[in-house]
Amino acid sequence: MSKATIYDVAGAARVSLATVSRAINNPEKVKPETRERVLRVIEELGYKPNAFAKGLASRKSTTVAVLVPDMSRASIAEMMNGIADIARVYKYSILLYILDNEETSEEDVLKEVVAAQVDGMLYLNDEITKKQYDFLMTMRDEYKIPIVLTNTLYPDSDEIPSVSIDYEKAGYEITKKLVEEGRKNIFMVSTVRRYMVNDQKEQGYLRAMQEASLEPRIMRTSGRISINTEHFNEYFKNHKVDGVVAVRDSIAVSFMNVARANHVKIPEDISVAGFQNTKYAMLARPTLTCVDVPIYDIGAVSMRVLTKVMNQEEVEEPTVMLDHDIISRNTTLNK
Amino acid sequence: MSKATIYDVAGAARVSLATVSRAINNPEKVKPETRERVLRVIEELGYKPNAFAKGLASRKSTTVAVLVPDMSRASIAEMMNGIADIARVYKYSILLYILDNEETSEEDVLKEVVAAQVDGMLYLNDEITKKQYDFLMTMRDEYKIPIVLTNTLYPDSDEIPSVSIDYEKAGYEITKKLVEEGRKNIFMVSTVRRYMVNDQKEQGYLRAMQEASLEPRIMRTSGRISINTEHFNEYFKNHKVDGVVAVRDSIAVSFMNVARANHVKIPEDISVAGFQNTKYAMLARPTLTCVDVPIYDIGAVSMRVLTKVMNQEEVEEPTVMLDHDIISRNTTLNK
DNA sequence: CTGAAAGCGCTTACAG
DNA sequence: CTGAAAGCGCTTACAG
Repeated sequence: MSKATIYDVAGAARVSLATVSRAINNPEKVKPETRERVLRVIEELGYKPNAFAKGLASRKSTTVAVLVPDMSRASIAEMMNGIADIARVYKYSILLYILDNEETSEEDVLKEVVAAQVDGMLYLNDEITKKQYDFLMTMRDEYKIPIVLTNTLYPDSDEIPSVSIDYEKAGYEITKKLVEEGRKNIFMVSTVRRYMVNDQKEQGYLRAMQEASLEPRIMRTSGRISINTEHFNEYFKNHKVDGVVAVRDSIAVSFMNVARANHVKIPEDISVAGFQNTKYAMLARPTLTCVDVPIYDIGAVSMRVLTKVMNQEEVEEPTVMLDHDIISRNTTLNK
Repeated sequence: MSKATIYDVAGAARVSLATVSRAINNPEKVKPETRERVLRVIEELGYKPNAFAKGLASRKSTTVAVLVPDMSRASIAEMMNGIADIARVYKYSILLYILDNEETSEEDVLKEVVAAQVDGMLYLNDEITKKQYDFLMTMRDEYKIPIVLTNTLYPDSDEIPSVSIDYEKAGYEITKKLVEEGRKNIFMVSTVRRYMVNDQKEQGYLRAMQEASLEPRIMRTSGRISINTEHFNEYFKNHKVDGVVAVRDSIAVSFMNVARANHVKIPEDISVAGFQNTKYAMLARPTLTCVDVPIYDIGAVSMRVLTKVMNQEEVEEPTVMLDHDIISRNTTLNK
């Protein structure tokens, strides 16, 4: 039976539509007998409230927007699982916006989000600029859309809540691990594009190197394997390297492949470490030492924080930093 | 100036709200001068039509549901990019439903989809059973929700349109490649869970083996690396193996790691091939020979097909099979 | 505890 | 080409 409406239910249950609405949304305001009768009819008719009418009348959508760059990045995809699980618990639907399209500006997408009348937004784009951050604040202030940054952050500001790990600390710790193995020429391999979280990793790397009075060297590479290979090959000709911290597992593995093609032994000659603890880390040989980022949890917690903001509950800490681990495998000397 | 409405626009442009609506949705029905005046006001006020009111009044949502199992699978994530890009072209929003949650049955999720009043649905769950397929047909028939299967299919039925590659043929071809290298003991490593597309790959494998009068052997493994390792190790003790076709790249790489730990040379002793051409294939050493599945295109085309069904356009072929390639790398003998 | 009624912000025949 | 008005299916003060 295609689409029973609230009128059909009201008619069949011999009550007004107001009562049907209450039986669903404020059951305690309806006499138990009536409520049960209504609920039974709803069941029989397979009635589901029309989401549009509901959204229009109540001015709430029970929908959140999730804004992501390029979905095919492993971290983004796994975060979605965490987000979706918690969203389901709190009965929110997810409107997905992907920014990978060249032709569409982020600002246009954000305007769409406003038009969609979502109750809140999770922002997963970690290439956030000042301009974008300002625009987010505008959205929040003018359109009253609660926003949480997921696995990204804007330095020196807690205006907009964020959930991630302490990437600076993680970068410091993983670098220090190589220092303690006696490595002197430790490089960080970061990305050409300026991601906020990679910036933090670099800060941590720099701190560890300075502390050890070693000269820091940051190499920036594109994400593309073929380009990296060129890049790395050249590096070997011109530099002494005995340690590498890569901002992503896949970059670490890509580097290892080039190193080994150059007859460098890992971990004997060079210690290598990555970030994330993806499947690449396990499938690589040698298996990769890396920072384990609780990426599912970051998604889940940020969705949870968003529900709090949407319900105007107290949010204790605008900036949530989850714990991380360092997993020692076979690309480093010390276990 | 939160939320200008159509009335605000009408007032400022000195026309009725009907004209504003037309200027947006049927511009040709409005005199050019009027139209431009209205459009200018819309721009000035930053007006965006309220999606709920629009959906309620027009009974169209310009929203499609995308139903996926576990987002963290590389193929699913990459398909989302294709889906999102085409959805944007046709101005559809994406409501995302992830099935990875144990507590929620697929049927409940599908009911949510109905309530959400979407214009159509993309179904990416390739563990589709008869019961689920029947339920999908019910959704389509009773609630008039157009559905397209993305990278999955239901055997011997083209009731519901589907977009994928010819996995049977691909399975046949990749197996035949190993046969032509002179391999005799070729195993297929498939999954314990019965995915429709893996079933097709198995069929193709069986056909190639029969054609060559070789004895087929299908081994089923879980996706988890640690379990696979055990599994593969045992296999080496009891079987002669000189060729392996894995249903996923990551499984192929996982198998290679075990093989090499057992002092087997690849490709000298064993030829190995995978499916998908993910980053794993490039990052593995030796680099992995595999079937290249145009996964982005599968997403994009299925979204395109869905727009056709939603607009009641003619769909020539209910079952679309995109072309695939076989990429020869260093885990097989012949280039 | 329940109902009548206004209103959410649009679209779309129907007139003119 | 444009406007007045009904209606989409709900929610929510307001009365009672």
